[in-house]
Amino acid sequence: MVATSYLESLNPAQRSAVQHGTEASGANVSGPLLVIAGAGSGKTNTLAHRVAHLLLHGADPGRILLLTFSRRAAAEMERRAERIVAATRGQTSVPGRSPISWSGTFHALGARLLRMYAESIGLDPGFTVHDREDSADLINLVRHELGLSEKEKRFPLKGTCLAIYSRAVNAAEPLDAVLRKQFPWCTEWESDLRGLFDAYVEAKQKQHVLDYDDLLLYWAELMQLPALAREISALFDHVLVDEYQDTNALQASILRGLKPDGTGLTVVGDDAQAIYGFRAASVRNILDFPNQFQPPATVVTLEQNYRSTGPILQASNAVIGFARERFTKDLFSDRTSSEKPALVSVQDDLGQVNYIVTTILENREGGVPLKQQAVLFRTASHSAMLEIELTRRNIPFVKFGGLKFIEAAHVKDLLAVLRWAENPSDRGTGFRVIQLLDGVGPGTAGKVLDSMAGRAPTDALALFRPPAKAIDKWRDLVLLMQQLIDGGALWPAAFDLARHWYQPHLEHHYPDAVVRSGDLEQLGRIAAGYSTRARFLTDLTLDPPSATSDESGVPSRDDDYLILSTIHSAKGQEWKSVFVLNVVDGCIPSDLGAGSSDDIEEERRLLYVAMTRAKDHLSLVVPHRFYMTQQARSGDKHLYAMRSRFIPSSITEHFDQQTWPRTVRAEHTAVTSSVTTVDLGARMRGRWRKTGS
DNA sequence: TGTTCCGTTCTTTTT
DNA sequence: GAACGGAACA
Repeated sequence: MVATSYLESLNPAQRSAVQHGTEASGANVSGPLLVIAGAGSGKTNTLAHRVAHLLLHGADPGRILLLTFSRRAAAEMERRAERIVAATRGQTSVPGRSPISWSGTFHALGARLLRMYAESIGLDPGFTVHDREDSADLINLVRHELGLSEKEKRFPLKGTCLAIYSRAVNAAEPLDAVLRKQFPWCTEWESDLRGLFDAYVEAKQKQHVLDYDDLLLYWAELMQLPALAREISALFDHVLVDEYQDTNALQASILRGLKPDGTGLTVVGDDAQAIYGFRAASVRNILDFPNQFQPPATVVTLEQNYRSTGPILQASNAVIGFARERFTKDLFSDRTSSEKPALVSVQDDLGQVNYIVTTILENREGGVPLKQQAVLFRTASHSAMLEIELTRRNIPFVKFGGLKFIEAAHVKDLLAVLRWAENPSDRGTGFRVIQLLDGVGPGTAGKVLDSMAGRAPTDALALFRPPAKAIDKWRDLVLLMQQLIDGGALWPAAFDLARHWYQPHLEHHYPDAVVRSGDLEQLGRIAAGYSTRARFLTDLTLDPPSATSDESGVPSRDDDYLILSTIHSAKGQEWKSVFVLNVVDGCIPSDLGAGSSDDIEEERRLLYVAMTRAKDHLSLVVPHRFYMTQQARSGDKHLYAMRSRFIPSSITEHFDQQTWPRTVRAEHTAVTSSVTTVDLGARMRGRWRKTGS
């Protein structure tokens, strides 16, 4: 008999999601289940309870597949499920290692399955994984080889080529349709693109390299082979998928392959929070899920929000209420409050920064630690000015989203050495490594790589005669590669060898080598946590540390620090107090994303996601002018901005409209440019405010 | 062959 | 401002 006390903390809808398929028989077989979980409705908690519930009813933890959006989400889910299981069984200590071994992102688990089954499908099990940038570089190489870069009319750049390829793969759509819908300005290149992609695929295969898309594509193809599909499906009794609204057609086809009749399949998501359309995620996945099966999947909807106060929720509902298509639910909350979310008008982007810093410090004085406060924005660069001010005022912060640590050039350099040693047939990484040497450019690098064909890699390197200028450095490189490839240098000692070799190149290439060294130290600490080079490299590409590299004063864990995050990276999180930057047209919606009406709808959901992160306090900041410094041609100028179209006057009643500062500050942006407009009124008022605050 | 400099184009969100 | 491609120079 299983104790079920843990069910008592759940509301009826949550409970039915948790118990689905286990009530009658207690057997671990259940039909497909879709949980529509509104923002803050206890989604993670419910999923964790369901996992715990299955385990307590005898499910084998080794046969549960838990697909989440990030490594972090997977870890959190496991931790919670284990705690519930342990508490129910009356154990006081939780076992250190999770017994749920199959949990993580589609991409990470795809990589693992593909290594297991590599040989059955003619794949080298030692394949390495290319990140976005590597993939773009490889496609660029192919692009040059095919002579596409010399066309009279400019051929799409590498990033665009990869985006088109990726879209076609992930959306499982033919190239011409993708071009027509998403990249209309590239339609004229269709046949050239076809040739490019064909050669790109061939290059990847020759070099034993998979890109992100391949991890899904090969997995999906694997599920099309009846014998292997049966074998893989039989590994799992239960498949649970979180954030299902942000999966794409390819991922849906993987699930269909795993559980064709939906038995043991649970998906959880919220169509109102679908924000990954740019990655070919489709809201259709979640909408079409129930009727994929016969009989249709059970649908449970969680509508009670436990996170936000009533006024915050009402304002959020008003924003999403304008969505073109609305399917599901109206969220409600029992959390009463008299405080409406603030809609704060500030004069310009400088005023925005001052407002935020001032309010954050006031909140902290009022007892809300920095860690319970977050500043969210559409685009990583929107926080630049704020970061400068925070640094100046010694307010610690950590930023999520935007350029990652792992993407910094020096980190990529060092990783390239290790990855080249791991997979010497990967021309892209070799190309990068060789050109680090002074006096060696693309021409020489190409020759080196050509000389490696059909030979043991280190032999070929030793035989190669480099240009005179590079002889010494070349010898060092050969020595290093011999140690890394043939010498059996142990991990993580091999990391230090590579690090040591790289040091002079670091100093030669970057004037700020000292600062960059710090990043490499950090990389070394991460490396030390892994048992093999291969695992280190794969994990780093698939689950890179999500905070940005700029951690000048890396706050230690127990320090208090403010969170800065792109809205995308804020998914699934919550804070007591949330600020949203630049709630103006052009930022939200981004004028880049404002192409089609689908794009606009996604931008609307983005604002909704940002707003629903707040528990107690929410401020949307609307700066009315931007000071543009980048306009090389006409000199600096101001741009005027309008409040985001997602907050029309008809719903401003849900907000407390404020202007800030209430008494204007004295200091004013210097009038340097002829196009600057001077707000005399502000200056008059500003005389009465003390400076430097 | 490698390096540097200049004009042109694009500029988001992430596994 | 970065990334790209072409052109001029070492």
